[in-house]
Amino acid sequence: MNSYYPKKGRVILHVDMNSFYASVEMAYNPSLKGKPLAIAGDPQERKGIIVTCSYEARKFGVKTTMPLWEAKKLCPQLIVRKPNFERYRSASKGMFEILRTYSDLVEPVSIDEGYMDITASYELGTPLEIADRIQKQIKSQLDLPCSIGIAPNKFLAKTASDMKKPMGITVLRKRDIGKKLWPLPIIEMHGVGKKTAEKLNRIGVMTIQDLVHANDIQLKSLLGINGIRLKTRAAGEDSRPVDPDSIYDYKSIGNSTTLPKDTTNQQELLYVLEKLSEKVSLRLKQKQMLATTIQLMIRNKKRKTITRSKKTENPINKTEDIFLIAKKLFLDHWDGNPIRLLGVTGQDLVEKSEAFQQLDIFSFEVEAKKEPLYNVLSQLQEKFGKDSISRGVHTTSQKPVSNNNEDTSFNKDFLRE
DNA sequence: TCTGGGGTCCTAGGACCC
DNA sequence: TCTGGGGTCCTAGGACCC
Repeated sequence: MNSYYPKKGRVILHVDMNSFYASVEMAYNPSLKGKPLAIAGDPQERKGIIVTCSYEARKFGVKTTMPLWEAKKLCPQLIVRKPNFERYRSASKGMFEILRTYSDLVEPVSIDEGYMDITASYELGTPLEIADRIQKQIKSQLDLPCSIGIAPNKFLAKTASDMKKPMGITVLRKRDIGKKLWPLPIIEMHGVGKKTAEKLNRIGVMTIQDLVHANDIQLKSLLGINGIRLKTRAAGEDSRPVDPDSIYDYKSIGNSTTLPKDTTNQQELLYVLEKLSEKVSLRLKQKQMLATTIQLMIRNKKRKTITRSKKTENPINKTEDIFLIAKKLFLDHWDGNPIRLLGVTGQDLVEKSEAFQQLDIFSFEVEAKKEPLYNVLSQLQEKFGKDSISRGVHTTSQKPVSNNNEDTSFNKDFLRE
């Protein structure tokens, strides 16, 4: 019945929403359909850049990250809307709910795209049939277009979903890569940006095929471990699993803001820093996480950005604790020149449940300080078991409980599609 | 009126320890 | 006496992605 499926090997889908924010606005207000539409921030607040735009706007040369004034020059009739993140999060939630009816193995990678492993979903039809049904269902239920890539691994699926937009479905088999993947210029490859492309060009790598044949030693010295990885992917190899739980592995949580005007006013800057600390604190608490490093980011007039960070004594998530460190970093490192942007980030996050254990040991040790060593050891053993002394206490990793908060309705706060 | 805000991963140097 | 080499932690910056 399923001769379509390889005996071994996986079937991976990459579902990519087309011009997501613009499409969501069109679904809300159908009179916008077929028109050049851009989602952009307020130029008055110096946030006037294109976040997403419709395909009609792209025809005029309007592109993501382009300043609004430039976009309007290219397309005077451009319709502009401010981003409405609650709408996008809710649409995203609906989209992933649909995906999860086809497989449990759904891994969101951003607000508008995700991988699915449908290797075990063969009862639902061929991969092409499944992709087609998903695409039609997202269109009919949410009125949103998407493109889907079908391939034996993540890299090829991602590449495939990019090949036909909007509303495309593309199969990229291993045996197709010589014709479909390798002729592409190296800059087209996912994971290769401008800098990497320039470096590769300099050693004569112009296409993805050239990368496949490039010398390992040379790649390693040019790009480090990433060079080898890129080459492997270019050859069509990618063993990364689809991991539905990866969205719970938070590495950092930060907030930053471009100030309405460059400023040197210390009072004002400290106020902004406190507000940022407050936001970071709120988001850490919502996710039941604590930070063990606080990072400050400062961007100046010329857009030169510096970061300064400090490891905390204990895991923290209270506004005051975060602000205190951010403030010290700021006062220690600010050169007094006008500032364009400030940011505060909590890094090296630990789960609250785990952090409590750590804190528990810590306070216990403080209490036990005056006692003879053998006493402390035996008490620790009593408390945590024999192995705890030499190996340290380990708790099983526990995923944060999801609550009904807006912020966690979609698990990471992606701002842009 | 130039150019947002959210992330991840990697590298590299210095401190420190063994 | 004059110098190894591995490993980890901390910090800063860069490349890339959406």
